[in-house]
Amino acid sequence: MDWGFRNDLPIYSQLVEKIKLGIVSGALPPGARLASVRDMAMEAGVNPNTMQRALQELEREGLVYSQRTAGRFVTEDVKVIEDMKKTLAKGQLESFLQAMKELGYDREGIIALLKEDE
Amino acid sequence: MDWGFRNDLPIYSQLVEKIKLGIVSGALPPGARLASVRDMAMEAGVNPNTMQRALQELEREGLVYSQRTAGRFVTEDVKVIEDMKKTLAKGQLESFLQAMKELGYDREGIIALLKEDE
Amino acid sequence: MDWGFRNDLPIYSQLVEKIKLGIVSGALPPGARLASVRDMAMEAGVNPNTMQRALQELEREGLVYSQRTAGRFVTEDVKVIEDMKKTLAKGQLESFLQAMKELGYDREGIIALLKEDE
Amino acid sequence: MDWGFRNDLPIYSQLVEKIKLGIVSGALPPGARLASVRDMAMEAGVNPNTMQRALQELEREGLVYSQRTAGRFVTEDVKVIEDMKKTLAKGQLESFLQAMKELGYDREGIIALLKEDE
DNA sequence: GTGGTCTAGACCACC
DNA sequence: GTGGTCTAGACCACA
Repeated sequence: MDWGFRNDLPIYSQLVEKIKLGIVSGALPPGARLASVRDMAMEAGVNPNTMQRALQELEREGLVYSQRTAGRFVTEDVKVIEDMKKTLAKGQLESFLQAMKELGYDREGIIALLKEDE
Repeated sequence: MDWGFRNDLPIYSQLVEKIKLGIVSGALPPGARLASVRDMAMEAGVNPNTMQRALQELEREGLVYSQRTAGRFVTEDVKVIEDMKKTLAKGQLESFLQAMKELGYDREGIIALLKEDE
Repeated sequence: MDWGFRNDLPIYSQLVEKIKLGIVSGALPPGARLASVRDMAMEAGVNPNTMQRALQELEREGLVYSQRTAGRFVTEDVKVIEDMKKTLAKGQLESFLQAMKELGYDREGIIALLKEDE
Repeated sequence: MDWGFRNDLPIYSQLVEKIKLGIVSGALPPGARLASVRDMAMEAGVNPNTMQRALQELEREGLVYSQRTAGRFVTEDVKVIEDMKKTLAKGQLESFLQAMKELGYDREGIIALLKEDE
Protein backbone atom coordinates (compact mmCIF):
# COMPACT_ATOMS: atom_id res chain seq x y z
CA MET A 1 0.00 0.00 0.00
CA ASP A 2 1.16 3.47 -0.77
CA TRP A 3 0.57 5.61 2.26
CA GLY A 4 1.65 8.64 0.27
CA PHE A 5 2.49 10.98 3.10
CA ARG A 6 2.39 14.62 2.29
CA ASN A 7 4.81 16.89 4.01
CA ASP A 8 2.43 19.66 4.90
CA LEU A 9 1.23 17.88 8.03
CA PRO A 10 2.86 15.74 10.73
CA ILE A 11 2.88 12.10 9.74
CA TYR A 12 0.94 11.03 12.82
CA SER A 13 -1.90 13.38 11.86
CA GLN A 14 -2.02 11.83 8.44
CA LEU A 15 -2.13 8.40 10.04
CA VAL A 16 -5.07 9.52 12.15
CA GLU A 17 -6.82 10.70 9.02
CA LYS A 18 -6.27 7.49 7.16
CA ILE A 19 -7.37 5.19 9.97
CA LYS A 20 -10.33 7.41 10.71
CA LEU A 21 -11.30 7.13 7.07
CA GLY A 22 -11.05 3.35 7.30
CA ILE A 23 -13.37 3.33 10.30
CA VAL A 24 -16.07 5.68 9.03
CA SER A 25 -16.08 4.07 5.58
CA GLY A 26 -16.58 0.68 7.14
CA ALA A 27 -13.32 -0.84 5.96
CA LEU A 28 -12.58 -1.23 9.68
CA PRO A 29 -16.00 -2.26 11.02
CA PRO A 30 -17.20 -1.60 14.60
CA GLY A 31 -15.57 -3.94 17.07
CA ALA A 32 -12.84 -4.98 14.68
CA ARG A 33 -9.48 -5.75 16.22
CA LEU A 34 -6.63 -3.61 14.96
CA ALA A 35 -3.24 -5.09 14.20
CA SER A 36 -0.51 -4.47 16.75
CA VAL A 37 1.14 -1.08 16.86
CA ARG A 38 4.37 -2.67 15.73
CA ASP A 39 2.68 -4.33 12.73
CA MET A 40 0.69 -1.28 11.74
CA ALA A 41 3.84 0.83 11.97
CA MET A 42 5.73 -1.55 9.78
CA GLU A 43 2.93 -1.69 7.26
CA ALA A 44 2.85 2.08 7.03
CA GLY A 45 6.61 2.35 7.03
CA VAL A 46 6.73 4.63 10.05
CA ASN A 47 8.27 4.53 13.47
CA PRO A 48 6.14 2.63 16.04
CA ASN A 49 6.14 5.70 18.25
CA THR A 50 4.52 7.66 15.48
CA MET A 51 1.81 5.05 15.01
CA GLN A 52 1.34 4.88 18.78
CA ARG A 53 0.71 8.59 18.88
CA ALA A 54 -1.87 8.30 16.11
CA LEU A 55 -3.73 5.55 17.92
CA GLN A 56 -3.75 7.50 21.17
CA GLU A 57 -5.33 10.36 19.32
CA LEU A 58 -8.02 8.05 17.94
CA GLU A 59 -8.61 6.72 21.45
CA ARG A 60 -8.99 10.26 22.74
CA GLU A 61 -11.66 10.80 20.12
CA GLY A 62 -13.46 7.63 21.15
CA LEU A 63 -13.14 5.85 17.86
CA VAL A 64 -10.82 3.22 19.26
CA TYR A 65 -10.40 1.63 22.67
CA SER A 66 -7.68 -0.59 24.01
CA GLN A 67 -7.89 -3.59 26.25
CA ARG A 68 -4.71 -4.04 28.17
CA THR A 69 -3.86 -7.50 26.93
CA ALA A 70 -6.18 -8.21 24.04
CA GLY A 71 -5.17 -5.32 21.84
CA ARG A 72 -6.97 -2.34 20.27
CA PHE A 73 -10.46 -2.37 18.83
CA VAL A 74 -12.67 -0.11 16.78
CA THR A 75 -15.45 1.24 18.97
CA GLU A 76 -18.75 -0.62 18.90
CA ASP A 77 -20.61 2.63 19.47
CA VAL A 78 -22.04 3.19 16.02
CA LYS A 79 -23.25 6.63 16.91
CA VAL A 80 -19.73 7.85 17.60
CA ILE A 81 -18.69 6.56 14.20
CA GLU A 82 -21.65 8.15 12.48
CA ASP A 83 -20.96 11.46 14.17
CA MET A 84 -17.36 11.37 13.07
CA LYS A 85 -18.43 10.56 9.54
CA LYS A 86 -20.74 13.52 9.54
CA THR A 87 -18.07 15.78 10.99
CA LEU A 88 -15.56 14.78 8.35
CA ALA A 89 -18.14 15.17 5.63
CA LYS A 90 -19.10 18.62 6.82
CA GLY A 91 -15.46 19.55 6.86
CA GLN A 92 -15.10 18.42 3.27
CA LEU A 93 -18.25 20.23 2.29
CA GLU A 94 -17.14 23.40 4.00
CA SER A 95 -13.77 23.56 2.30
CA PHE A 96 -15.38 22.69 -1.01
CA LEU A 97 -17.86 25.52 -0.67
CA GLN A 98 -15.07 27.85 0.42
CA ALA A 99 -12.93 26.96 -2.59
CA MET A 100 -15.87 27.41 -4.94
CA LYS A 101 -16.67 30.74 -3.36
CA GLU A 102 -13.11 31.87 -3.99
CA LEU A 103 -13.64 30.87 -7.61
CA GLY A 104 -16.65 33.12 -7.73
CA TYR A 105 -19.33 30.43 -7.54
CA ASP A 106 -22.41 30.84 -5.39
CA ARG A 107 -24.80 28.04 -4.46
CA GLU A 108 -26.70 28.39 -7.72
CA GLY A 109 -23.55 28.25 -9.80
CA ILE A 110 -22.48 25.08 -8.06
CA ILE A 111 -25.82 23.44 -8.69
CA ALA A 112 -25.64 24.45 -12.35
CA LEU A 113 -22.20 22.87 -12.60
CA LEU A 114 -23.43 19.70 -10.93
CA LYS A 115 -26.23 19.35 -13.44
CA GLU A 116 -23.92 20.06 -16.34
CA ASP A 117 -21.69 17.29 -15.09
CA GLU A 118 -24.34 14.58 -15.13
CA MET B 1 2.31 39.26 3.87
CA ASP B 2 2.58 35.57 4.45
CA TRP B 3 2.05 33.79 1.16
CA GLY B 4 2.09 30.51 3.08
CA PHE B 5 3.67 28.27 0.52
CA ARG B 6 3.05 24.60 1.04
CA ASN B 7 5.87 22.23 0.32
CA ASP B 8 3.89 19.68 -1.58
CA LEU B 9 4.11 21.68 -4.78
CA PRO B 10 6.78 23.84 -6.43
CA ILE B 11 6.49 27.46 -5.42
CA TYR B 12 6.05 28.58 -8.99
CA SER B 13 3.04 26.27 -9.35
CA GLN B 14 1.51 27.73 -6.25
CA LEU B 15 2.10 31.19 -7.63
CA VAL B 16 0.31 30.13 -10.80
CA GLU B 17 -2.60 28.88 -8.71
CA LYS B 18 -2.83 32.06 -6.68
CA ILE B 19 -2.70 34.42 -9.64
CA LYS B 20 -5.07 32.23 -11.63
CA LEU B 21 -7.50 32.42 -8.75
CA GLY B 22 -7.18 36.17 -8.75
CA ILE B 23 -8.02 36.29 -12.43
CA VAL B 24 -10.96 33.91 -12.51
CA SER B 25 -12.44 35.42 -9.37
CA GLY B 26 -12.30 38.86 -10.92
CA ALA B 27 -9.88 40.33 -8.41
CA LEU B 28 -7.64 40.85 -11.44
CA PRO B 29 -10.17 41.93 -14.07
CA PRO B 30 -9.70 41.40 -17.82
CA GLY B 31 -7.18 43.83 -19.27
CA ALA B 32 -5.78 44.77 -15.88
CA ARG B 33 -2.08 45.53 -15.75
CA LEU B 34 -0.12 43.32 -13.42
CA ALA B 35 2.66 44.69 -11.27
CA SER B 36 6.15 44.19 -12.69
CA VAL B 37 7.79 40.82 -12.31
CA ARG B 38 10.25 42.28 -9.86
CA ASP B 39 7.56 43.89 -7.75
CA MET B 40 5.36 40.81 -7.68
CA ALA B 41 8.38 38.72 -6.75
CA MET B 42 9.27 41.01 -3.89
CA GLU B 43 5.70 41.05 -2.70
CA ALA B 44 5.55 37.27 -2.67
CA GLY B 45 9.02 36.99 -1.18
CA VAL B 46 10.38 34.89 -4.01
CA ASN B 47 13.11 35.30 -6.57
CA PRO B 48 12.11 37.23 -9.69
CA ASN B 49 12.96 34.22 -11.81
CA THR B 50 10.48 32.10 -9.91
CA MET B 51 7.73 34.66 -10.42
CA GLN B 52 8.75 34.98 -14.05
CA ARG B 53 8.31 31.27 -14.51
CA ALA B 54 4.83 31.40 -13.01
CA LEU B 55 3.84 34.25 -15.29
CA GLN B 56 5.20 32.51 -18.34
CA GLU B 57 3.06 29.52 -17.48
CA LEU B 58 0.00 31.78 -17.24
CA GLU B 59 0.96 33.26 -20.58
CA ARG B 60 1.17 29.80 -22.09
CA GLU B 61 -2.35 29.16 -20.84
CA GLY B 62 -3.54 32.38 -22.43
CA LEU B 63 -4.65 34.05 -19.23
CA VAL B 64 -2.00 36.71 -19.43
CA TYR B 65 -0.06 38.42 -22.18
CA SER B 66 3.01 40.60 -22.06
CA GLN B 67 3.89 43.71 -23.96
CA ARG B 68 7.55 44.34 -24.46
CA THR B 69 8.00 47.44 -22.41
CA ALA B 70 4.59 48.19 -21.03
CA GLY B 71 4.26 45.23 -18.70
CA ARG B 72 1.95 42.27 -18.35
CA PHE B 73 -1.80 42.27 -18.63
CA VAL B 74 -4.69 39.98 -17.88
CA THR B 75 -6.22 38.75 -21.12
CA GLU B 76 -9.24 40.62 -22.41
CA ASP B 77 -10.65 37.38 -23.78
CA VAL B 78 -13.40 36.71 -21.27
CA LYS B 79 -14.08 33.30 -22.74
CA VAL B 80 -10.61 32.06 -21.85
CA ILE B 81 -11.14 33.23 -18.30
CA GLU B 82 -14.56 31.63 -18.08
CA ASP B 83 -13.24 28.35 -19.41
CA MET B 84 -10.45 28.34 -16.87
CA LYS B 85 -12.92 29.11 -14.12
CA LYS B 86 -15.04 26.16 -15.17
CA THR B 87 -12.03 23.89 -15.38
CA LEU B 88 -10.91 24.81 -11.89
CA ALA B 89 -14.42 24.40 -10.55
CA LYS B 90 -14.79 20.97 -12.09
CA GLY B 91 -11.52 19.97 -10.53
CA GLN B 92 -12.72 21.09 -7.12
CA LEU B 93 -16.01 19.31 -7.61
CA GLU B 94 -14.32 16.12 -8.67
CA SER B 95 -12.00 15.90 -5.68
CA PHE B 96 -14.86 16.79 -3.39
CA LEU B 97 -16.99 13.98 -4.75
CA GLN B 98 -14.03 11.62 -4.53
CA ALA B 99 -13.38 12.51 -0.89
CA MET B 100 -17.05 12.10 -0.03
CA LYS B 101 -17.12 8.76 -1.76
CA GLU B 102 -14.21 7.62 0.37
CA LEU B 103 -16.22 8.68 3.40
CA GLY B 104 -19.03 6.41 2.24
CA TYR B 105 -21.32 9.09 0.86
CA ASP B 106 -23.18 8.64 -2.40
CA ARG B 107 -24.88 11.40 -4.36
CA GLU B 108 -28.03 11.17 -2.26
CA GLY B 109 -26.10 11.34 0.98
CA ILE B 110 -24.30 14.44 -0.22
CA ILE B 111 -27.54 16.13 -1.17
CA ALA B 112 -29.01 15.27 2.20
CA LEU B 113 -26.01 16.83 3.89
CA LEU B 114 -26.29 19.91 1.73
CA LYS B 115 -29.89 20.43 2.74
CA GLU B 116 -29.11 19.84 6.38
CA ASP B 117 -26.50 22.53 6.10
CA GLU B 118 -28.82 25.23 4.95
CA MET C 1 32.05 21.21 -31.31
CA ASP C 2 30.79 24.51 -32.52
CA TRP C 3 27.05 24.69 -32.02
CA GLY C 4 27.05 27.97 -33.89
CA PHE C 5 24.29 29.75 -32.08
CA ARG C 6 22.77 32.60 -34.00
CA ASN C 7 21.79 35.67 -32.09
CA ASP C 8 18.42 36.21 -33.64
CA LEU C 9 16.80 33.68 -31.35
CA PRO C 10 17.26 32.67 -27.70
CA ILE C 11 19.78 29.88 -27.28
CA TYR C 12 17.22 27.63 -25.63
CA SER C 13 14.96 27.95 -28.70
CA GLN C 14 17.83 27.01 -30.95
CA LEU C 15 18.52 24.03 -28.74
CA VAL C 16 14.87 23.03 -29.08
CA GLU C 17 15.20 23.30 -32.86
CA LYS C 18 18.34 21.24 -33.00
CA ILE C 19 17.09 18.44 -30.79
CA LYS C 20 13.73 18.45 -32.52
CA LEU C 21 15.51 18.03 -35.81
CA GLY C 22 17.44 15.12 -34.38
CA ILE C 23 14.21 13.46 -33.32
CA VAL C 24 12.17 13.94 -36.48
CA SER C 25 15.10 12.99 -38.70
CA GLY C 26 15.53 9.77 -36.78
CA ALA C 27 18.99 10.54 -35.47
CA LEU C 28 17.37 10.23 -32.05
CA PRO C 29 15.02 7.29 -32.57
CA PRO C 30 11.78 6.75 -30.62
CA GLY C 31 12.45 5.55 -27.11
CA ALA C 32 16.11 6.52 -27.21
CA ARG C 33 17.62 7.73 -23.97
CA LEU C 34 19.02 11.23 -24.10
CA ALA C 35 22.23 12.14 -22.35
CA SER C 36 21.79 13.77 -18.97
CA VAL C 37 20.91 17.45 -18.81
CA ARG C 38 24.33 18.22 -17.46
CA ASP C 39 26.12 16.28 -20.17
CA MET C 40 24.06 17.74 -22.97
CA ALA C 41 24.63 21.20 -21.55
CA MET C 42 28.37 20.66 -21.41
CA GLU C 43 28.39 19.28 -24.93
CA ALA C 44 26.55 22.31 -26.24
CA GLY C 45 28.61 24.69 -24.14
CA VAL C 46 25.61 26.16 -22.36
CA ASN C 47 24.44 26.34 -18.80
CA PRO C 48 22.52 23.28 -17.58
CA ASN C 49 19.53 25.51 -16.84
CA THR C 50 19.40 26.62 -20.44
CA MET C 51 19.46 23.05 -21.68
CA GLN C 52 16.87 22.13 -19.07
CA ARG C 53 14.58 24.79 -20.38
CA ALA C 54 14.92 23.48 -23.92
CA LEU C 55 14.15 19.94 -22.79
CA GLN C 56 11.13 21.06 -20.81
CA GLU C 57 9.82 22.73 -23.92
CA LEU C 58 10.26 19.50 -25.85
CA GLU C 59 8.48 17.69 -23.07
CA ARG C 60 5.60 20.14 -23.28
CA GLU C 61 5.34 19.35 -26.96
CA GLY C 62 5.26 15.64 -26.21
CA LEU C 63 8.42 14.76 -28.09
CA VAL C 64 10.29 13.80 -24.95
CA TYR C 65 9.38 12.49 -21.54
CA SER C 66 11.38 12.24 -18.37
CA GLN C 67 11.57 9.53 -15.77
CA ARG C 68 12.49 10.64 -12.33
CA THR C 69 15.83 9.00 -11.91
CA ALA C 70 16.38 7.13 -15.14
CA GLY C 71 16.78 10.10 -17.44
CA ARG C 72 14.98 11.52 -20.43
CA PHE C 73 13.72 9.62 -23.43
CA VAL C 74 12.43 10.33 -26.89
CA THR C 75 8.71 9.55 -27.05
CA GLU C 76 7.74 6.14 -28.37
CA ASP C 77 4.64 7.68 -29.92
CA VAL C 78 5.63 7.69 -33.57
CA LYS C 79 2.56 9.65 -34.53
CA VAL C 80 3.64 12.63 -32.45
CA ILE C 81 7.01 12.55 -34.16
CA GLU C 82 5.46 12.26 -37.61
CA ASP C 83 3.11 15.15 -36.91
CA MET C 84 5.98 17.33 -35.79
CA LYS C 85 7.95 16.40 -38.87
CA LYS C 86 5.04 17.42 -41.04
CA THR C 87 4.57 20.66 -39.16
CA LEU C 88 8.22 21.58 -39.55
CA ALA C 89 8.16 20.66 -43.22
CA LYS C 90 5.08 22.77 -43.89
CA GLY C 91 6.78 25.67 -42.17
CA GLN C 92 9.81 25.29 -44.40
CA LEU C 93 7.63 25.00 -47.46
CA GLU C 94 5.64 28.05 -46.55
CA SER C 95 8.62 30.32 -46.05
CA PHE C 96 10.19 28.99 -49.22
CA LEU C 97 7.08 29.78 -51.23
CA GLN C 98 6.88 33.19 -49.59
CA ALA C 99 10.50 33.98 -50.42
CA MET C 100 10.03 32.84 -54.01
CA LYS C 101 6.93 34.94 -54.33
CA GLU C 102 8.90 37.96 -53.21
CA LEU C 103 11.37 37.13 -55.94
CA GLY C 104 8.54 37.23 -58.44
CA TYR C 105 8.13 33.50 -58.92
CA ASP C 106 4.71 31.89 -59.13
CA ARG C 107 4.00 28.20 -58.82
CA GLU C 108 4.81 27.56 -62.46
CA GLY C 109 8.07 29.41 -62.27
CA ILE C 110 9.10 27.38 -59.26
CA ILE C 111 8.29 24.14 -61.01
CA ALA C 112 10.29 25.25 -64.03
CA LEU C 113 13.25 25.99 -61.80
CA LEU C 114 12.91 22.63 -60.11
CA LYS C 115 13.04 20.80 -63.41
CA GLU C 116 15.97 22.87 -64.62
CA ASP C 117 17.77 21.82 -61.47
CA GLU C 118 17.51 18.10 -62.02
CA MET D 1 8.45 50.87 -43.26
CA ASP D 2 9.86 48.30 -40.93
CA TRP D 3 13.25 47.33 -42.18
CA GLY D 4 13.45 44.70 -39.45
CA PHE D 5 17.17 44.18 -39.33
CA ARG D 6 18.33 40.89 -37.93
CA ASN D 7 21.57 40.82 -36.03
CA ASP D 8 23.04 37.72 -37.57
CA LEU D 9 24.39 39.64 -40.54
CA PRO D 10 25.97 43.06 -41.03
CA ILE D 11 23.32 45.66 -41.68
CA TYR D 12 24.84 46.63 -45.02
CA SER D 13 24.46 43.07 -46.25
CA GLN D 14 20.84 43.11 -45.28
CA LEU D 15 20.41 46.37 -47.15
CA VAL D 16 21.95 44.76 -50.22
CA GLU D 17 19.49 41.90 -49.90
CA LYS D 18 16.49 44.17 -49.60
CA ILE D 19 17.38 46.43 -52.50
CA LYS D 20 18.33 43.46 -54.61
CA LEU D 21 14.94 42.01 -53.90
CA GLY D 22 13.31 45.25 -54.94
CA ILE D 23 15.15 45.16 -58.25
CA VAL D 24 14.58 41.54 -59.21
CA SER D 25 10.94 41.66 -58.16
CA GLY D 26 10.39 44.70 -60.33
CA ALA D 27 9.51 47.08 -57.56
CA LEU D 28 12.56 49.00 -58.73
CA PRO D 29 12.28 48.65 -62.51
CA PRO D 30 15.26 48.74 -64.92
CA GLY D 31 16.58 52.26 -65.39
CA ALA D 32 14.79 53.61 -62.33
CA ARG D 33 16.54 56.36 -60.45
CA LEU D 34 17.31 55.59 -56.85
CA ALA D 35 16.85 58.17 -54.13
CA SER D 36 19.97 59.82 -52.80
CA VAL D 37 22.18 57.92 -50.41
CA ARG D 38 21.28 60.38 -47.71
CA ASP D 39 17.54 59.89 -48.27
CA MET D 40 17.72 56.13 -48.54
CA ALA D 41 19.78 56.01 -45.37
CA MET D 42 17.26 58.14 -43.52
CA GLU D 43 14.40 56.04 -44.78
CA ALA D 44 16.06 52.86 -43.56
CA GLY D 45 17.18 54.46 -40.33
CA VAL D 46 20.84 53.70 -40.90
CA ASN D 47 24.01 55.66 -41.20
CA PRO D 48 24.63 57.06 -44.72
CA ASN D 49 28.01 55.31 -44.76
CA THR D 50 26.26 51.99 -44.26
CA MET D 51 23.87 52.66 -47.13
CA GLN D 52 26.78 53.83 -49.28
CA ARG D 53 28.54 50.56 -48.71
CA ALA D 54 25.44 48.60 -49.69
CA LEU D 55 25.08 50.56 -52.92
CA GLN D 56 28.72 50.07 -53.81
CA GLU D 57 28.22 46.35 -53.41
CA LEU D 58 25.22 46.48 -55.75
CA GLU D 59 27.31 48.44 -58.23
CA ARG D 60 30.03 45.83 -58.05
CA GLU D 61 27.43 43.23 -58.93
CA GLY D 62 26.24 45.28 -61.88
CA LEU D 63 22.71 45.77 -60.68
CA VAL D 64 23.18 49.48 -60.20
CA TYR D 65 25.30 52.12 -61.86
CA SER D 66 26.01 55.67 -60.88
CA GLN D 67 26.32 58.76 -63.01
CA ARG D 68 28.52 61.31 -61.37
CA THR D 69 25.97 64.09 -61.15
CA ALA D 70 22.64 62.56 -62.00
CA GLY D 71 22.54 59.96 -59.26
CA ARG D 72 22.25 56.20 -59.15
CA PHE D 73 20.14 54.04 -61.42
CA VAL D 74 18.99 50.47 -61.68
CA THR D 75 20.75 48.76 -64.58
CA GLU D 76 18.88 48.66 -67.87
CA ASP D 77 20.46 45.32 -68.67
CA VAL D 78 17.51 43.03 -68.15
CA LYS D 79 19.66 39.98 -68.52
CA VAL D 80 21.75 40.91 -65.47
CA ILE D 81 18.57 41.31 -63.48
CA GLU D 82 17.16 38.02 -64.70
CA ASP D 83 20.38 36.21 -63.88
CA MET D 84 20.40 37.65 -60.40
CA LYS D 85 16.80 36.62 -59.94
CA LYS D 86 17.67 33.10 -60.97
CA THR D 87 20.70 33.04 -58.69
CA LEU D 88 18.68 34.16 -55.71
CA ALA D 89 15.94 31.69 -56.52
CA LYS D 90 18.39 28.83 -56.83
CA GLY D 91 19.86 29.83 -53.50
CA GLN D 92 16.42 29.73 -51.93
CA LEU D 93 15.65 26.41 -53.56
CA GLU D 94 18.93 24.93 -52.44
CA SER D 95 18.53 25.86 -48.80
CA PHE D 96 14.92 24.70 -48.91
CA LEU D 97 15.92 21.32 -50.26
CA GLN D 98 18.74 21.11 -47.73
CA ALA D 99 16.40 21.88 -44.84
CA MET D 100 13.88 19.33 -46.07
CA LYS D 101 16.60 16.74 -46.43
CA GLU D 102 17.60 17.32 -42.82
CA LEU D 103 13.99 16.71 -41.91
CA GLY D 104 14.16 13.40 -43.67
CA TYR D 105 12.28 14.35 -46.82
CA ASP D 106 13.40 13.25 -50.25
CA ARG D 107 12.14 14.70 -53.53
CA GLU D 108 9.11 12.43 -53.52
CA GLY D 109 8.19 13.35 -49.99
CA ILE D 110 8.35 17.03 -50.89
CA ILE D 111 6.12 16.54 -53.89
CA ALA D 112 3.63 14.60 -51.73
CA LEU D 113 3.59 17.48 -49.26
CA LEU D 114 3.06 19.98 -52.05
CA LYS D 115 0.05 18.08 -53.32
CA GLU D 116 -1.38 17.68 -49.83
CA ASP D 117 -1.10 21.40 -49.44
CA GLU D 118 -3.21 22.27 -52.45
C1' DG E 1 23.73 9.70 -10.45
C1' DT E 2 19.07 11.53 -12.33
C1' DG E 3 15.70 15.38 -13.04
C1' DG E 4 13.73 19.42 -10.71
C1' DT E 5 13.55 23.72 -8.20
C1' DC E 6 15.20 27.95 -6.41
C1' DT E 7 18.17 31.87 -5.68
C1' DA E 8 21.34 35.54 -6.94
C1' DG E 9 22.87 38.42 -10.07
C1' DA E 10 24.18 39.81 -14.68
C1' DC E 11 23.20 41.58 -19.33
C1' DC E 12 20.24 42.76 -23.28
C1' DA E 13 16.62 45.17 -26.23
C1' DC E 14 13.04 48.22 -26.24
C1' DC E 15 10.99 52.93 -25.68
C1' DG F 1 11.73 51.51 -16.26
C1' DT F 2 9.83 46.88 -18.69
C1' DG F 3 10.17 41.84 -19.95
C1' DG F 4 13.51 38.30 -21.38
C1' DT F 5 17.61 35.49 -21.32
C1' DC F 6 21.58 33.39 -19.42
C1' DT F 7 24.92 31.85 -16.07
C1' DA F 8 26.53 29.97 -11.73
C1' DG F 9 25.77 27.39 -8.09
C1' DA F 10 22.99 25.49 -4.45
C1' DC F 11 19.67 22.08 -2.59
C1' DC F 12 16.17 18.37 -2.84
C1' DA F 13 13.86 13.68 -3.72
C1' DC F 14 14.35 9.49 -5.72
C1' DA F 15 16.21 4.73 -6.00
